[in-house]
Amino acid sequence: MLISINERDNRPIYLQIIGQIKEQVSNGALRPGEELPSVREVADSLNINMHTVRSAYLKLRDQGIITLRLGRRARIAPRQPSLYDSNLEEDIKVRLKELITDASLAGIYPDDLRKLFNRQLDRLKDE
Amino acid sequence: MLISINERDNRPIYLQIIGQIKEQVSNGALRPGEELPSVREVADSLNINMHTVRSAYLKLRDQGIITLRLGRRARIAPRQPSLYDSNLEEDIKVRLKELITDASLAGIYPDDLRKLFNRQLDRLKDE
DNA sequence: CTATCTGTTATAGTACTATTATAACAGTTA
DNA sequence: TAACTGTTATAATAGTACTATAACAGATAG
Repeated sequence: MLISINERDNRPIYLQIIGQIKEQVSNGALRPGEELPSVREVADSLNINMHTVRSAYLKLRDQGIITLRLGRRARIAPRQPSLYDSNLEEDIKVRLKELITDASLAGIYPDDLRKLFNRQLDRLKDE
Repeated sequence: MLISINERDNRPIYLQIIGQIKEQVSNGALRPGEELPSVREVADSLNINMHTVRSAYLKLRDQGIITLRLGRRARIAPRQPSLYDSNLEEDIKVRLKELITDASLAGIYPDDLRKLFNRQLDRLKDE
């Protein structure tokens, strides 16, 4: 199954969809040029509205992850030269800092957090 | 200055306030038992409404970071035995995974991300 | 005791976001 | 041509973020 939604996840549906597609692009499950299911297909399979899926696709297009063309299915965008975006890096830094703060206040030991981090990071290096 | 808000930060004001107070608790700038400025003081200094500050304080209380009592100023809560909360750890894991995915798609190299991570983490260990 | 500080509760209005619902329009493809 | 695609439009509902005002209740300094 390509996409699912989690009721217990309190993030909005369209963000869950975005996260799952990004994840699959990142780990190679979805490759550049590959077709995505149509907004209507995804909507029907998840019992949600077409426009909720569309808002996810629109954001993915704005982020350069997918391409949209009238009448054709959405496709994974060709691999960018990943142009440097200082705003994006700044955003990553802020999130990283906040994540570490929250983990610390949650009582997670730095070494344990480092293990979690390295485990996730190594998952990327495999391909 | 204890708290500030950043116009360019697109997160809601109350989340910015929460983030800054958590950060200061985490790095020791605010210690258990210490008084916070009153909601009216913060609101006036930032030119925002009292209730915006209050909603931040309420969330911080719900997270066990501060204590609130009628008529008295908010205080940093005594250091918890940081009881294990599997939901919190799960949340951290999800955010970590998503952060790494986004960094990867943004073209940030794993080794660079690891450096950022270690730099932030070491900042905690200092105290 | 009395001001004046605190948090607390209540009510209300505005703006925005997330989601749904319906419908029509415009390219693509079998 | 029929059945698929994305696109645009309109509208309604629910929830969140923020503001504004006002009053109430406990704490504290004079």
